[in-house]
Amino acid sequence: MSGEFVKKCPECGGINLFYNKEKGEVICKDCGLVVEEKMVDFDQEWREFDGDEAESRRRTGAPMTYTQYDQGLGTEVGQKADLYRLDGKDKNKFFRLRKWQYRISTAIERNLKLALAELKRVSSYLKLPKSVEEEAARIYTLAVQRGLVRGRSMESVVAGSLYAACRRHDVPRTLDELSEASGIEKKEVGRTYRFVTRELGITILPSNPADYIARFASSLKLSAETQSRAIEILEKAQRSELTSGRGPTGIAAAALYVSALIHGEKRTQREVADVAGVTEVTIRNRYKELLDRLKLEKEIKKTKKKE
DNA sequence: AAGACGAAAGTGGTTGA
DNA sequence: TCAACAACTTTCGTCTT
Repeated sequence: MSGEFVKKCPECGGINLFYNKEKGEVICKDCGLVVEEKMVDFDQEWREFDGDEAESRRRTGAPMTYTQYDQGLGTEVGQKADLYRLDGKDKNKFFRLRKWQYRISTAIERNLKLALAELKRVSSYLKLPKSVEEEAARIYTLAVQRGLVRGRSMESVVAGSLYAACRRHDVPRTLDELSEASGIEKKEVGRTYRFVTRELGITILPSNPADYIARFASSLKLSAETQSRAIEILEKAQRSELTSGRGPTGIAAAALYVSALIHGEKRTQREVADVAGVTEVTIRNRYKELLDRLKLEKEIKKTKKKE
């Protein structure tokens, strides 16, 4: 596909590399390091949100990127030729408009320039693929144009945009991770995320617990078998309607916890809870539900006897 | 002593009147 | 706009390994 892949993980030397096409990243299954993330972007989608402004800001032609603060385009009110067609009164109006336009656009550009720098910082901290970064930049740009940043800190809107972009691309990061990377309070990230997506009419499907498994498993250093077993458990749980309405991270964590028990790779509830960003109590609740419905007790006992 | 378990009270968000 | 509600968290005491 795109050039040669790295064969060994530079971090731990493991050869257990996993290429995830949709997410555009290569992950080391042993240590969880994202080895390669600058891959070709697949299925990038371009939706039009700004129906009102579609005329004035038609964006066709050369490829554009939203990670550059003015997208290489500027807006100016009028041109010199227009001036001569106006009488005195209209001329004043014209100058006022132009002055405003100038102020507004430079303000927006200044803001964008700063914000996108911040966005890149957070994004690289979280090792997010380029496609997500682009998406986040696009969302942020729209948010600024709609004046959604007013009354909110720039950083929190950046974090919210990034979170939304992650969700849309099924490359989930928890609110906690976003919070840690951006230095914004978790609540605030969630709030602006909801606000921005609502105002921009972006719909986001509830995230799938299975998307979290790989990342959680690798930071817990669990084997591939445990991982795939966890996913099996998840599927069963979904069929028995244990998943709806519950937080996906809690479910993923519990599935992983059970799976680790079955495979004799026991982790404490606290360890699992920490990487999943939920509490032990939540794990316990999910865990109990899983046991009740999915008759897994005997499998756990089986591995216990072996020891 | 550490981990697992569960009860009780608190938090922030959603829903429906 | 407000109250009821569900999911999740915090805290804490007890039991198990």
